[in-house]
Amino acid sequence: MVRPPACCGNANLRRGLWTPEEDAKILAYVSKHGTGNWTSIPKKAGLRRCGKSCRLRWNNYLRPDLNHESFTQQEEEMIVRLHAAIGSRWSIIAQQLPGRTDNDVKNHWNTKLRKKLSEMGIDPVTHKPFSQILADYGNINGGLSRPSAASAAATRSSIGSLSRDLKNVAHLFVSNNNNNNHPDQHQQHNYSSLPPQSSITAAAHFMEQPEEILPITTECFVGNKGEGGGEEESMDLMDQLQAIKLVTEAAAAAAAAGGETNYYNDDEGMAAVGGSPFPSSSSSSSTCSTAAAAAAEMKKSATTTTTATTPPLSFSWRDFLLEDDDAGGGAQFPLENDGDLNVNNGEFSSSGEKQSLAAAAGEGGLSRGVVGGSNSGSADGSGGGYANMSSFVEAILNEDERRDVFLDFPNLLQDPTYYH
DNA sequence: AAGCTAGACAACCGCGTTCCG
DNA sequence: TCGGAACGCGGTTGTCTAGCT
Repeated sequence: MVRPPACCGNANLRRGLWTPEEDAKILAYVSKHGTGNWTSIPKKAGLRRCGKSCRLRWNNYLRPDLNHESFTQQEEEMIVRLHAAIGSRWSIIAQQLPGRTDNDVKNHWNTKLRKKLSEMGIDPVTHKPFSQILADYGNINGGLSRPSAASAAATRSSIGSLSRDLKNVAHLFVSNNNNNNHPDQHQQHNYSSLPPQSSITAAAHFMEQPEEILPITTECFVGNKGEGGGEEESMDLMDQLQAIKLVTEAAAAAAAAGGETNYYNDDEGMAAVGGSPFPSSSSSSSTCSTAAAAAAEMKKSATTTTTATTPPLSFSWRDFLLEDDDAGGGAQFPLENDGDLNVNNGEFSSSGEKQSLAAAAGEGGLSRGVVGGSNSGSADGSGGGYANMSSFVEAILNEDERRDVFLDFPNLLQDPTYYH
């Protein structure tokens, strides 16, 4: 019998939403001692919370590098594409979105993106058009092709998802069920190209242009696994990891050749992202690029500039795969080595807006998401009350600690073992 | 104005993995 | 090598708020 963690089942421990006072305590403690043993932190910080709850609060909300702004279109596109490529690996997806947590991404997916895809006629599980799923299901039932266990499982999943989402677009299939074997169905679909969706407009759009709503599949990583048969198999985990590894190696080679990769591309939306990372002109099925091409494209995108609305943070597939959250004694911040630890589009970089931790805590400046605080974003529109947190960041990471982090990180990058 | 509902998101739960003695 | 503790992750639930009736 497994004994529950010490924090569980203790009636003396608080649960539920955090108060500003609790936030202040944990902030004060972490700013002084850093994150270490979360089990011991609540006791040392004077909190009646379990360590797990403290860690969650810190990681999901209090961390000063978090971006509490609304998701941008680029971020949404990235989430969709990465989800299409690797599924619900929220932590990995979140790593590609500076300032976002896995919880953020997951919530945003569940509340908005999944529905949006459904309204667009796309199954959010498989990222295939509903019509294609129905066709696949029909093929299976008709014995036209004997599905593998994997594809059968995928189909079951699709059907399950379909049953949930079909109501949004049920009227699509009355006349569209035979219109799914489009020869060019691997054409890259630009999700963002669709107009703001209501289910009706989405349905109309889909019916008019069914070929435009196309899956972004993992085949872009490893080739055309389901090519030819209209029977795209879902990749198992090992396939996905292998695919990611291939891209990683290629990206590392590109990085070694010079240049840092930035995954925001001004002209082409997201460029260097898994799934369908490339401009539509080169992303038909047959051109779902090789890892080498991916690396080349990443390198190309690295030369582009970022827009004013996108975080100026660099990206590489090494980060994607190798980043270690615990690097540097709990210093879990983007490694902007400008000495000011600027993050989130400069949100924390304004030295003129420095605000002491004590002030922030005492004045309820960290009230978003806690009892009594607003739950709808920042009061001043500058980042949920975190625009002045540079002093807090600096308090956590003094100069020496930051230097240590930066020195440590390359070692982490050289350890190509972190796959989750 | 009150009640209801849906959306958003914070927090919890359980399980698998990693770390460490 | 093993066992327990700690951590990380994904799924799920709970709570608050805004909008609608």
